[in-house]
Amino acid sequence: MTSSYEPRTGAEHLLADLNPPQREAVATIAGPLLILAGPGSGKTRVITHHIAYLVDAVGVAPWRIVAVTFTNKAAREMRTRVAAHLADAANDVVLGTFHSICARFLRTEAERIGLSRSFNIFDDADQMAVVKRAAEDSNVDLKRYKERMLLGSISHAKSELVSPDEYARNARDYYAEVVARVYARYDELLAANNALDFDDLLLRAVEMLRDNTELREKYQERFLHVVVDEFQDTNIAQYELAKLWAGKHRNIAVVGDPDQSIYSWRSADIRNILNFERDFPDAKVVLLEQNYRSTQNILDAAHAVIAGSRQRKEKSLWTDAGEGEPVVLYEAYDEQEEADFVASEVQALTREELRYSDIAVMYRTNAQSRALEEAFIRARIPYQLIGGTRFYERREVKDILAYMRLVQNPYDQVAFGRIVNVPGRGVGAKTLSELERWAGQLDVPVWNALQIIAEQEKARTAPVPDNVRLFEEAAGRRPPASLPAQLAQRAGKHPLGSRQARALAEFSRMVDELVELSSKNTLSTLLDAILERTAYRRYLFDEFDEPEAEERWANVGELRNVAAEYDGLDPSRALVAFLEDVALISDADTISEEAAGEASGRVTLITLHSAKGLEYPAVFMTAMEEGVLPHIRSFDDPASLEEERRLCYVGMTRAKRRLYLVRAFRRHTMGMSQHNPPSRFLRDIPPELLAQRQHVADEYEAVERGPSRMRESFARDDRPTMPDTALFTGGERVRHPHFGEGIVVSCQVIGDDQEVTVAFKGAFGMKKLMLSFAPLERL
DNA sequence: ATACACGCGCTTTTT
DNA sequence: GCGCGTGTAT
Repeated sequence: MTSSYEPRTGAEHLLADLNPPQREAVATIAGPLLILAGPGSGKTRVITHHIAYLVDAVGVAPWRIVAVTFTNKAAREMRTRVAAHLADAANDVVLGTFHSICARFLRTEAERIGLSRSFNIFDDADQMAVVKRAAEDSNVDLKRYKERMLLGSISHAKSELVSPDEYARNARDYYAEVVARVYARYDELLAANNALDFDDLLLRAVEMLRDNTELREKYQERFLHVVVDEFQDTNIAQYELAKLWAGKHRNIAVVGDPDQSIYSWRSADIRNILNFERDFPDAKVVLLEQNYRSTQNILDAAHAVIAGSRQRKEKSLWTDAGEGEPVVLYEAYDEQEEADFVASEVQALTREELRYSDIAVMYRTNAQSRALEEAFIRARIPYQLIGGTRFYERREVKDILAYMRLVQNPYDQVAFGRIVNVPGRGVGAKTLSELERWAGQLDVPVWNALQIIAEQEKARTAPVPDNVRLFEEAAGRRPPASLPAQLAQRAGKHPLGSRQARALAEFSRMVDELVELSSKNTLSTLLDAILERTAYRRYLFDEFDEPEAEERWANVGELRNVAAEYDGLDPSRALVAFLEDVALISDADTISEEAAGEASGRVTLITLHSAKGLEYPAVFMTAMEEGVLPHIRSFDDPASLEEERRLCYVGMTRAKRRLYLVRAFRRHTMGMSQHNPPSRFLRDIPPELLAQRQHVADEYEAVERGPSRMRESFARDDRPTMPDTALFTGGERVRHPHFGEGIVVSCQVIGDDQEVTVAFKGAFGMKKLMLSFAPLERL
């Protein structure tokens, strides 16, 4: 039993500088363990010490520990910090993201599930292309069912380990039936592409361990300890995986904070952490409540917000850092003035105590960054925008990657479709669909059809090069009839025009040559060959104007730098490794490292979601308004509202010393100007914690107060007193800034509030809106 | 096959 | 208010 281990001498330092609960968490070495770690409570420290303690003090072999995180960045940091204690032994700990660990596992065991080792990993854009095709194949109207939504449903199903069959069996409504059909076809297409999507990495790993006793027992025997970070963000598949890993020894330590669960829309299931004790009744629970990040005022304000949440495990953060400054509440006129306030306050802060890199401005939606950027440019404040178009999502980067993907796996139709006509080769949609139809007729993958065409073209234009024929005959052999050559004879003439056929044959030959070249050359050589063979630079400068083309070319150069890092590897492994890393490493990793790094000397502009896990001496949270935070899309769902609350909590707890909560009286969104009441979360913060700077709000009201009774009631900052007769009657035409035009169905008084039901044009359907928050405009 | 115009529909995005 | 995808004109 693991519990019989005695700490070795010399490892005491791993416990020495920890507070009592931290120490308990680190030194609990047997059985299930739930560590509820508040923000800034030294969570990573506890995990790394725990791992080091297992190895150093308990004598566990490092390769028998699996520690899993959500981001590569977190994994890297953890590896580094474990290495600080264990030196080289740290490299033997199985440490990585769920996805990377699974990818590696599947790569090794791929043959068991009839998968080629060279499978490609499809990212979001690839998945969209596949789901689109799947919907078309299933006769699903993409106008009516958006592929984004279909993919979301499929992804969610996979995250909950629901197979296409099971999904079809449980389909209770028409939409579910549609999804079931698309889901089934989608999986077929992935298989045909020799590809897995992100969800598959988890799903297939679970399936493989579940279905294969021998394999399961092998890994269960091996994994003496399982550690899961950010447990509140795990989905069903991930939790299942962790349980499978820990199935024999039951040493499973999970670390997380339900209050910081903000990714339910990505299938994270907060119940995993809330119900852990039900799944493991003998679990030891440790609360980390001492905070080493923020002042007490900030903690109290944040606690006041999160206390309004239902789905939580009570914990209350404290610090011995002292009260600190009050939280500042500022009410601006509009988003411009809001941004100007932030800019001028940033100037003031940096004059006294802080550097630009100490400051972050946070917002709910990316679109909000615009006004802030403009203000920062006006004020000449250097800033760094996190998010936006990511490096690996840039067109030029995706193009080159598609070439590399095709070299690794020519059956990858998504990659093929992306670059077969980039740069332009005169192969359009018509030609492609003809090609696909013909491939279907022959019942071969598109790639093979292409090879057949290449063979036929070769035979027509240059029938078997003499040198090859003579060489083979001299050696006493018949020239080998390759599969495409044989097929080419049987297939019959392809249906394409000669120009198209020649272009495709040329393309196919190029890929063949690149495949050949890649087998004995470095990655950067391969990449150079691709650039050269496609004249990609010229293509960029033809396609785009000077500065943009330069920038895109620079991105290609950057990609080459990344590829060159794999040059030391054996050519047979370099491409696989590179593509896998690229697929699994979001550049949020690299970018936020730069941005959070003090060297940047810039203010950080960042969404609340991306800010999780980061900390800054000064934090501005903007648009603290109903409709933005909480976001309007969460209004009709209590669970989503809870998540918005947690998001607010996450934002507030990023602040170390200074926290600003800013709202605007009026805000321009999507071309419309609207008034948003202050966020309900502001109301939860006790006034004594706040330094209010709202001298302006009342004046705005007076100015804005118009003839409409609606506007009058919206303009009130406190809970609006609604007239006790309904403000709208059925049949009135109204406009909502987000949902657009609609017709009032009904309006009823509910206590101090009114609920209006509106049928909106288009896909949104009927909506019930609380009138106190709904910015409806009569038409 | 490509070039532009029009209209539609809009959170968040660890892998 | 803007980007993207579809549709039509060259």
